[in-house]
Amino acid sequence: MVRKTKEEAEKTRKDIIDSARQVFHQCGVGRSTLEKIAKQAGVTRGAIYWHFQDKAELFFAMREDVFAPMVARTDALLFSDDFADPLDAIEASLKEFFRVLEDCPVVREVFEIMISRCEYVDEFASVQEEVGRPAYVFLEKIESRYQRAAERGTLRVGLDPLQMAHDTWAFTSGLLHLMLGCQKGSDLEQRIPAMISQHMALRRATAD
Amino acid sequence: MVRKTKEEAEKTRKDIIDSARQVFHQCGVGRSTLEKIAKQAGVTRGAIYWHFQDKAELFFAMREDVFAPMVARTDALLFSDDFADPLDAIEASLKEFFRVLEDCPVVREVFEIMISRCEYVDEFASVQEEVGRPAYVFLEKIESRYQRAAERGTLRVGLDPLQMAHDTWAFTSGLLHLMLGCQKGSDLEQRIPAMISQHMALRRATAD
DNA sequence: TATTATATACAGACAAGCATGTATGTAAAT
DNA sequence: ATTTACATACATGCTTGTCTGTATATAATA
Repeated sequence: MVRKTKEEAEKTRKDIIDSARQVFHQCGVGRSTLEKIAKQAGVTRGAIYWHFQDKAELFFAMREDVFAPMVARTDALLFSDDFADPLDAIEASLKEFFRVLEDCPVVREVFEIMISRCEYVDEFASVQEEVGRPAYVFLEKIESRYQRAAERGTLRVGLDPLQMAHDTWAFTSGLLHLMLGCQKGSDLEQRIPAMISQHMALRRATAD
Repeated sequence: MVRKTKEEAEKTRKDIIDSARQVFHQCGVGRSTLEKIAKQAGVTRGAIYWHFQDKAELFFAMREDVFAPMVARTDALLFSDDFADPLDAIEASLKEFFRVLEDCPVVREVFEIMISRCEYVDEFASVQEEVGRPAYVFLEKIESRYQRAAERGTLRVGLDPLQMAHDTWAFTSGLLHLMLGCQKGSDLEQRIPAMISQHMALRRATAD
C-alpha cells in the first residue's frame, strides 16, 4: 500500500503540516527533527521529503495556511462599508484579530511559533521580512482609515492621522506579543477587548 | 601559558560572553555551537565549560549583564523626584529606554537575540517567564505613576490610570518589537521620540 | 476493454558530518 | 603542594540528505 490516490496524498500533506505545527510548538523549530514530525504524522521522513524540500519549506507552508486568511478577515472589517465611522472599522478589525487568536488554537499555535519558537537567521531571516512587511502594510491601512476619520470629523480635533496610526500600530503589535507571551494566570486575555475599546475611545471626537 | 591570573581569567570570561553575543546574534542561539563561540573568543571549548555549565548558563549570563542595568536606568527616571509631573517621568523613562537601545549596539544585540534569535522551549522556556515578569512589573510601575498623575491632576480628566497603564504598556512592547524587527530602510527609529511624546500628550490634562 | 508503461507516493537503508559532554593532560599561580 | 584555568582527545548520539526499492494509481495504447 504505497502509491496513494491524489486525495490521500493531499491528506498526507495536510497531516504533515498539522504535525509540524504541533512539533514546532512543542520543541521549537530548530529542535524539531523531521523524524519527530514524521512519526507524529504517522509517516516516515520519505513522505516529508516528497512533499517538501526541507524544514524551511514546511515551515512556510504551515505559516501561509493561517496567515493569509487572517489578513483577509481583518481587512474585510477594516474596509467594510457597514461602519459609518472608520474608527469603528478599526476597532472591529482589531477585536476580530484578537478574537480569532483566542478562539482558534491552530492560529494561536502558529503565531506562538512565529513569535517565540523560531530563530530568524539564515534561511528564516526572510521570514522576519515577510512578517515585517505586513506590519508596515497594516500601518498604511490604518493610516488611511484615520485619514478618512479625520475627514468625516469622527477623529478628535487636533489629532494627526499619521501619528495616531503609528500609536495604534505599536499598540497592536505590543498587545499581540504580550498576549502570546503572557503567563497562564494572567487576566490579560479578558482585558483585551476593553483595552481596544479604550484605545480607540481616546481618539474619538467628543460628542457636541 | 595555561594557568592565568584571576584578572586574566575574568577577562577570558568576559571575552566568552562577548563572543557568545556576537555568535548568538549571527547564528541564532540554537545554531550557535560552543566551538564557534570558543573560536571567536580565541579559546577552546574547554575554557567555556570551565566558566559555564552549558550554553544556557552562558546565555543567562549574557542577558543579565545588560538587562539589570537597563531596568535600573529606566527606573531611576521613572521614579525620579526631578519631575513635577509623573507623566514627564514616564515620558523620560521611555525615551531613555529607546535611546540606549539605539545608541548601544551591545544592548541592542542582546535584545535582538532575546526577541528574534532564541527559541523559548525546554531550558529556555524559563527565559520567557523571566522576560514576562519584568513586563508585568513594568505595568505595575507605570500604573502607580499614572495614579500619581491623576492625584496631581496632570492626567486628563475622565481617564482611568489602570487603563492608561495598560495602553502604554502595550505601546511600549510594540514599539520595542517593531524597532528591533524593522527593516533598515525604515525611518521608524527617528520617529520613536516623537511617537512617545505624542503618546503621552494624548493623555495630558489640557491647559486651563 | 484489457494490457502495458510510466509516474507517483511513499518506506527504508546508508554514509557523513556535527555537536555535545566528559575525561584527561598540564603548566603556571597561589 | 595543590589548585586553577584552561587545551586536547575521545566516544557517543543525532540529524540530515540522498539513494534505492516498490507497490500501486493513472495514462497510454491496442
